[in-house]
Amino acid sequence: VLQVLAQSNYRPNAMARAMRTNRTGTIGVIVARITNPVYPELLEILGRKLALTGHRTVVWDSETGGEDAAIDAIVEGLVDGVVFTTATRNSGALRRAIECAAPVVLVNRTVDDVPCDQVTTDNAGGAAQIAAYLMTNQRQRIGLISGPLHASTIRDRERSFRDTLKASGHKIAPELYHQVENISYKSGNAAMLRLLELADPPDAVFCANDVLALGALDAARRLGVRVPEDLWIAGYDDIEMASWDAFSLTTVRQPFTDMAHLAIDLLLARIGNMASEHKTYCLPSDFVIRGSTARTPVRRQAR
Amino acid sequence: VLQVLAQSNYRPNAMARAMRTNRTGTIGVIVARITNPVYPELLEILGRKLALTGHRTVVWDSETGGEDAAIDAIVEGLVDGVVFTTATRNSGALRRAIECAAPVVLVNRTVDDVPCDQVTTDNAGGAAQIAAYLMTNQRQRIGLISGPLHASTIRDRERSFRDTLKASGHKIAPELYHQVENISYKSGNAAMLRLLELADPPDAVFCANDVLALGALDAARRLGVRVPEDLWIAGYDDIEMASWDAFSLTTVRQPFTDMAHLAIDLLLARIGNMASEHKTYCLPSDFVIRGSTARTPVRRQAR
DNA sequence: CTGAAAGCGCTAACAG
DNA sequence: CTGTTAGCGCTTTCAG
Repeated sequence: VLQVLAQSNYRPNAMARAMRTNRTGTIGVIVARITNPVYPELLEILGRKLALTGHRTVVWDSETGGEDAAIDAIVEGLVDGVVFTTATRNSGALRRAIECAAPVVLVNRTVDDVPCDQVTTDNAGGAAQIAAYLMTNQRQRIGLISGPLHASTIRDRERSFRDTLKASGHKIAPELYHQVENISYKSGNAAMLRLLELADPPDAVFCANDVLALGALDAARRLGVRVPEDLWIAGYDDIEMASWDAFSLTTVRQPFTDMAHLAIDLLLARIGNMASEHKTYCLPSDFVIRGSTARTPVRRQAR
Repeated sequence: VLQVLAQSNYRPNAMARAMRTNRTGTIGVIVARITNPVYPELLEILGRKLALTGHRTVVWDSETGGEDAAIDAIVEGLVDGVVFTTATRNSGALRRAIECAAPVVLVNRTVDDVPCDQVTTDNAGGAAQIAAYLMTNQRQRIGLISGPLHASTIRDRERSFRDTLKASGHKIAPELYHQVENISYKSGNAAMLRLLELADPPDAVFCANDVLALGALDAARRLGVRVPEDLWIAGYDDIEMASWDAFSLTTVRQPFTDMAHLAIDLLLARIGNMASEHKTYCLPSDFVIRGSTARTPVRRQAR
């Protein structure tokens, strides 16, 4: 009997097993692929970690209704848990997931008062460091290219950046503030083109994330504005391209690997034990100075 | 009874249904995420198309054993079919999939003599067009940065590029040929740095794909070699970054949307009818001239 | 045309 | 410790 079994390349049917055990071995991940290279990077690390722990990864795109599909999948018992990387306060799907007591973890973006595990980084601290760095180096007209405030990351960075400037008596002139609707190279590019058309253009611009900053850098390049001689540009995230010579972008590095690993650990623990307390983790980030700002030493901010 | 059913937010268990119907509504996609921005782009289009046709997408990374995991999933009945974007001749998983009569489609890379549907583009034609363009414009020392030849895309481009040069009495000097092991910005960068260190450096380099070309462009930038005045660079794929001002890369556009849609249509048809004949489709591609080569009009090659 | 029953392939519990 | 059986939640079939 065993011989025949070994010969015929038999494999147990995973569906039937899943039905008995109420465990599919599949984890869902919700990303927003188009907007931001952060998501492919994060997805890759999450996927690798999940593969390593013996899980399959199913992916949904939050910009094409993926959140609802993910929750359907959880309710229908197709996935054991879901990782949100793009959660927002007004996400109905997230609310439903919590109601259903589905194992859920939020990583990157967080949402206040939602009872689930959350992993983020010190966005406020990073933005404060950039603000302090620009002021220390005598930047006079500081601009800000921000994005949709339903994203906690963008919101925290903008708020902290403004607060830190204000605390030292600086402020952002209204005409030096742009809030783009969609985070993309294109919108960063368009926003910077408008800033540089001003009679009195900025001498430093903080972009709420790297992909905006790359677009902004290319806008300066197109108009012949020299970076960093005439204009400093800083971003946030430290995506791979930020370190490329074409950009050499000053930015704040988010520890994506640590974030992803922690998130998966939390989710798997949650699946094992739904009762345990919910916690929000805030990981530290690193300020990275490159050629898009003058290579001046930074005074590390005590926080 | 119906009232209670409507009130309680009941959802049928998908596992049980899947078990009865032998249809999970899930399709697997195998990509190689780290190496090349082509894969996130392709994955996004595939995922969107699958979502539109009511399917879930599970993702595997071929560089971390994803091919085997995908075939396991198919044998265990967890997915209805699999899309390979990174198939190679020596892939045991692909062979096993064919043995098991699993619904499989190959897109981007193809493999000869494997009985399954395949979707590719005219890589030979695109590379020939670039070769002709470089020769027409009096490039004298033409270099080539190529990659692993187990990828049909790279192999076809290299072969056709060489053949087209040879047909006009040109050839690639041995010192102007580099074959990188892994396709990445970094390896393109390193290869170009070595080419530019030569006593007699190239005046044009064709990179077997865009991400290599971006690295190559940055190598020229770092060494102060002017593009296109001193050096022409061309890539292949037309990934999003190729059109950014920072690069403005001359390249050949692959119709990723058409490729992905066709691949999914073929796979779903295959799942419906395993018996139908296998076919290989070759879609046309577009030559795109940008600032990394002089903006000279091209004579369209008749093929 | 409606309602009960059989069974998909597996695992967990239980009896021998 | 091994072998048998019940049943997971659905769909399909068959009888009423």
